[in-house]
Amino acid sequence: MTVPARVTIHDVAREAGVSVATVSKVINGRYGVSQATSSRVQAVIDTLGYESSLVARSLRSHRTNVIGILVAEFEPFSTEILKGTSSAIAGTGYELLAYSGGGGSRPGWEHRYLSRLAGTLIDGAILVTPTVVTAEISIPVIAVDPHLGPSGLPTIDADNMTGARSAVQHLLDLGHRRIALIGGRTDLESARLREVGYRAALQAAGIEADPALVLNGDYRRETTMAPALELLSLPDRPTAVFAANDLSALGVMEAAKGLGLDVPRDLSVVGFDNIPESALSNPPLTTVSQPLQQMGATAIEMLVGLVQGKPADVRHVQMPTQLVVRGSTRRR
Amino acid sequence: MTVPARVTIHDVAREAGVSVATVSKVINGRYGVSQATSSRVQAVIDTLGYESSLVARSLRSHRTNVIGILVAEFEPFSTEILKGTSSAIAGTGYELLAYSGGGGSRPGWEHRYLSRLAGTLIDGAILVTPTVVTAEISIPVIAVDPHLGPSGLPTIDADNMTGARSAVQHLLDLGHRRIALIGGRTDLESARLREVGYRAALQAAGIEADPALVLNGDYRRETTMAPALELLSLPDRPTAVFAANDLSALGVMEAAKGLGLDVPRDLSVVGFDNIPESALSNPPLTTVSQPLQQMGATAIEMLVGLVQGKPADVRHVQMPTQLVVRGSTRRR
DNA sequence: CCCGGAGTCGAAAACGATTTCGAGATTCGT
DNA sequence: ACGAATCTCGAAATCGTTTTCGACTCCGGG
Repeated sequence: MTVPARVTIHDVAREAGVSVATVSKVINGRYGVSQATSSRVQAVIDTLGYESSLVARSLRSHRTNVIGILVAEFEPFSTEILKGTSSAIAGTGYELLAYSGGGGSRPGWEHRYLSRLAGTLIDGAILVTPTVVTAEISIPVIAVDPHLGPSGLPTIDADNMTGARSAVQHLLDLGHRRIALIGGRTDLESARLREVGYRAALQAAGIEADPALVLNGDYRRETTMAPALELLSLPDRPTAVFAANDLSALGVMEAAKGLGLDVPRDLSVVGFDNIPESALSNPPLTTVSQPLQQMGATAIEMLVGLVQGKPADVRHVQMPTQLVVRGSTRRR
Repeated sequence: MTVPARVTIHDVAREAGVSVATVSKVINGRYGVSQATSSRVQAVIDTLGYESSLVARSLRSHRTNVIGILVAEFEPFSTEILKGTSSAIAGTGYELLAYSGGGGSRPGWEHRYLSRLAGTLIDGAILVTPTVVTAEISIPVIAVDPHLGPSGLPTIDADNMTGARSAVQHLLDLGHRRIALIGGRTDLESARLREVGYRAALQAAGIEADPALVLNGDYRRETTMAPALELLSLPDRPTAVFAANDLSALGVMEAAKGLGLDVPRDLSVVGFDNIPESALSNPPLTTVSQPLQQMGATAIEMLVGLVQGKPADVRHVQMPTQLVVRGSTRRR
């Protein structure tokens, strides 16, 4: 398999009988090249099928018109964000490069990757990954659904507290009193806030949260199964479960099914995120909707602004959440 | 917001009192630098937090240990492939960069992007996008679920023909005779083969395909709704539908629900792909499973081999498909 | 004492583009 | 017709790395 040599700007220059500088100007529409030569060069570019190397250009000009998005894993949540960014990027003149650390990445890969790309390959980055980025980065970075604690980065998230509260309130309104919580990743701000919302709703209703009903989770479906089975096998099992995200809610439903429990007759389940899968489950999942795609789109807008040097008008965008009542909850 | 300058190899060299050449050797573990200087340089690297620029390295050495994956859009199908690649890449020493053309991209973006990256940023590429790549590319490229017609690229796909045939056979076994087809994107090889399988199954059963029951689709959910509504409003409507992929099958189910038809009582539906959503639909979708993640993983394996110069032992990998019977089909 | 090999290191040339700036060529005003 | 302003173009520097190759030091053997 012969590897045809890459056609460079030099090839074009030689073929067109001009200097590389001139070719560069033609490509970038710079002033100072006559109409005649311009079209001649353009013709050579077309016939040779020349495309300028992103890498070489980037190295020299430090502007690539590419923005990067780092996700921990390709699960439904980040995929929705991805979709939002992917469609919002159109028409901005920027392109999108996604990087996933994959499952078994060493911690800190985000930061390492950011360092290697920042200023040379990407003009800005969006982090959809639970990480703490401590050191200084030379390009604008925006975090979506950020890590716990101050990161110093502009962030975008949903109103997790209010959302969680409304979810639990919904269960209370349906007459439930023993409401369990399947928590999220403890290192994420969103998980903390959803637990706060859970407790706030209970407290407002004058109910004391039963520690036996509060479990830790990690936002994943598989790992939720075991604790959920345990929870639902309790002698005095809860009549409703608020899961910190849809994936764990689906895990709870699966566990319930495994125990012969009917949702929603024997158990009401509420999730969080409103990923596409939640509308399709059986029964369809009652959940709290976050405008995920819109969050991705907003991230792009903010980032493009920052990259273009506009001052950040806001450092934190919080999107509204909304309870979506479907079939997994019922009056007790 | 001050932008701290990127720390380059020169900074490290100056700080350590050596030349940039020496620093480079230390980083890449080249022979010819004493233990003493090596550790001194390493110390400086650590304190300065230096990370070598992927771009500059790539420009010079033409080897980046990064492979690219191009997807047309982030929908469930490509996301599953993505997951497979993302986990298979771990431990290979390579990293993964995903690029999406986004919704409104001009045709041909894949090829343009490939040209811009090939040989400078990525060592190889995986195409999960319905495109015809005609021109020569200087790096190994593998196509997953490829475009119709000879592309000359090594490809990976599933046994679409057999899969489709078994899906329709399943419907026949259940006593269905009027079986409709919602086709896939007409420019995809997989869509063509699934239609071939559909016709083969009917023919083997001695049934003539009714042209009124064969519709074109494009593998998307929203755009399937309208033709599906029309199809199901036919005076002599089909008792079963084979949709060329799960997304369109879900669209059919939605259309049926809109018309007050019960699946599977009034209509049996079979899909293709076995995306995660299909197991969660209501009723859960009977479908033909492709090992999507495994296809992604295989693509990585093959590509890594090619990138490392091993001769391609096979130019076409075909994965088996399997019928997954769930709740959306029933005896007539 | 001299010479050659081994072991370290650095100067400089790439890689493929962009950008600055000066040199010719052309046009223009008077 | 002549100097000045304007156009058009190319030589060369530059971005941050890798890699080649020559220079230098330090040994031990003859």
